[in-house]
Amino acid sequence: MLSERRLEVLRAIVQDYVGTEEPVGSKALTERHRLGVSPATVRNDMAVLEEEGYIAQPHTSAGRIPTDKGYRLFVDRLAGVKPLSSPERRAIQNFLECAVDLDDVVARTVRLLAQLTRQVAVVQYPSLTRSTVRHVELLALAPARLMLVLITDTGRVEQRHVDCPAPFSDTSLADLRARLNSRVVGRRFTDVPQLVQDLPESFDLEDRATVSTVLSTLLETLVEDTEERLMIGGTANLTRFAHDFPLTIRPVLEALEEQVVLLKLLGEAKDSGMTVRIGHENLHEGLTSTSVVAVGYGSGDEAVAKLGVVGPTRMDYPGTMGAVRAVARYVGQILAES
Amino acid sequence: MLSERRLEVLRAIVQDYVGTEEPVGSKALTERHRLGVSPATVRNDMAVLEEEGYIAQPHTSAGRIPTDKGYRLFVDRLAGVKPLSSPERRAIQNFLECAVDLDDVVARTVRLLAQLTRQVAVVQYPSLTRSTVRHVELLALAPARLMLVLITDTGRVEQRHVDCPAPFSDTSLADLRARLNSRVVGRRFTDVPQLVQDLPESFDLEDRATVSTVLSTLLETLVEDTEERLMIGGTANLTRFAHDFPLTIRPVLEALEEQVVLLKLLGEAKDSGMTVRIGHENLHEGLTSTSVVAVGYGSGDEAVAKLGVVGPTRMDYPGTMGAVRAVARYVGQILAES
DNA sequence: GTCTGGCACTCGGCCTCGCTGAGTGCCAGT
DNA sequence: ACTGGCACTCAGCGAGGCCGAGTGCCAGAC
Repeated sequence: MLSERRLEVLRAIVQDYVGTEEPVGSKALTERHRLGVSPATVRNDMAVLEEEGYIAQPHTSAGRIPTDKGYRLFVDRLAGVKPLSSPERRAIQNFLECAVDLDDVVARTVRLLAQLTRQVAVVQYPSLTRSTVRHVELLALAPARLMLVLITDTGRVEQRHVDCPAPFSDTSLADLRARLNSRVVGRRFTDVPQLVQDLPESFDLEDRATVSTVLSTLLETLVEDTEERLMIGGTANLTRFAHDFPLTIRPVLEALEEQVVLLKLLGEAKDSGMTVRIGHENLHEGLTSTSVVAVGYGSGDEAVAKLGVVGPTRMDYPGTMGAVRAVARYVGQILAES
Repeated sequence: MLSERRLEVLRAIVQDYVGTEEPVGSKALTERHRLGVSPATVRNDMAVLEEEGYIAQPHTSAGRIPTDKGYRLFVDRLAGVKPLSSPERRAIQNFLECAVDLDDVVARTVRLLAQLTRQVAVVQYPSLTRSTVRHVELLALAPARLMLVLITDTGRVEQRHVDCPAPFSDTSLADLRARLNSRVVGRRFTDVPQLVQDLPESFDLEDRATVSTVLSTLLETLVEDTEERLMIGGTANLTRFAHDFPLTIRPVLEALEEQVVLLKLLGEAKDSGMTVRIGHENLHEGLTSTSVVAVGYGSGDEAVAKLGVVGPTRMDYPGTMGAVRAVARYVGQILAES
């Protein structure tokens, strides 16, 4: 077990390193923090911390930097979440309130997060599977070709083309639209398959095949993993650390371009509460020198999707966590209003 | 006027520099190209080319590199457009055909362009002002709150909330929806204002205010410049040149994050035919060391939007132009089919 | 005139060397 | 258990020197 003072030393190292971006030595530590002991004592403590794997030396005769394990301890036991100032809060709210539609909300959220944290922001669109149906629209593009439009309570719109096995009259179309909506509007997407299961049977024989086709397209839309969308921004912030991980910026950018990777990353985050994954805790190898701070957001108490930031392991955890949490809260509010 | 051989020398310099990423000297040139003259002669030609501003020396005692003006001449008079191989064409087609909706088409196009050109790809969504209306949907969210959904022939979907001055009955809503659609479906967006101008008058007095509100929201949607959307990808490719412009990658990434900047960039491109803007020809200062290759694409003969790539001035212009042109063509096809 | 071979000159890149200073580990003393 | 002192290590930096690619110019050849 580490003594109180040693934890204090670790905290000081993390804070200084995050601030200065340079390995921190025993002398500098005692000067900048009121630890009440001499550099020699701090050196002994550092030796212990290094022994335990919380800090490391980049080279002999250099100061110490925290390891992933060190950051982990810092986040878990030493750091709080730094709340935002009220002007900041107000700015967030104002900025998000101007959004005209869901795309705009997400785009603004990304910008906001990127600016506040000065890191790369990732925002997932509300998940279909956790939303409810607001409306299903069917449009005839051609006699045997339909367009299916799906609108959720969170404002997401999905569209698919449907090639019908047989032409479909306008009245049948109106009929299907009406019956479909009456069954599914206001219901959760996960319940839709059950709700529409017996719908084809209630139609004339000639239309039944088409109705089935439409329904299966609808169900596919809900199942596909393409339905999970996200937006990223603030990649320019990566260059702030370029001189630190010059070789590493490449794989990071590459990982960020892979939606699949990011979705998995967010997926790994807990559904409620904030998740922080530090360095090698991230499975994807391009991201082993980054940390991810993610949190769910939603219009109600339940999360409909997640958002977060990706930055270097050497990040201001309390500040970042504060910003992420605040933004998630406000986005939830905005979604609830719309 | 430059002699034929001097142009040939310029072409050789551009090609070698693009290939090797290093300043090219007279000796290397004669070895790698059958110019039929000695290095000394090439040196004289180079001196002239430098005099005229087509090439420059990074330092005394280094080889020459093309200037923006040199690339310009190369693109205008010396380079053709390199067509893609047929396997490449087939791959493009297959990849784009799998797209399920417009977002997917755009996303796939971005990936494709980025991969083919190994550069940053930018794809604009079909412009509303150049599309026609496929359908307008009105949904009641609450008695005095509507949702307006706009669907274009190119598959774009825009949505807006409308707060009505007075509650609006379901029958009035259905009425408005029907009349609105009968007037605007199939028409160009630019004509919509005229087409709906007198619509409020034909409604009962009590509904007139609401109808006006809906219409003005509709018109606003068409006017706002937020309606121009785009998607970018392949930013990781920037790092390939990091060692060339290490300081410059930052402003480039920043510029790419500004949708406004990119839209302006694409907007500057000619409506028909390919546009190449080289280095300082780009007005935005973050992009003065990059070149932009852009072209319009559309479902018919008319362009509905633009797409292109952003890369270092030292890029493979013939190859890039070929890829951009081919992708634009196939995207146009896909859009026409859907 | 135009091209070529030869020659002197320049200068960025790279390698080496030695210094400096921050930082460490250890030990003896309080 | 903490502190001051001391010897040691080593990354970073600047100075100095070499090398070679590349140039410009000139006199001679076609």
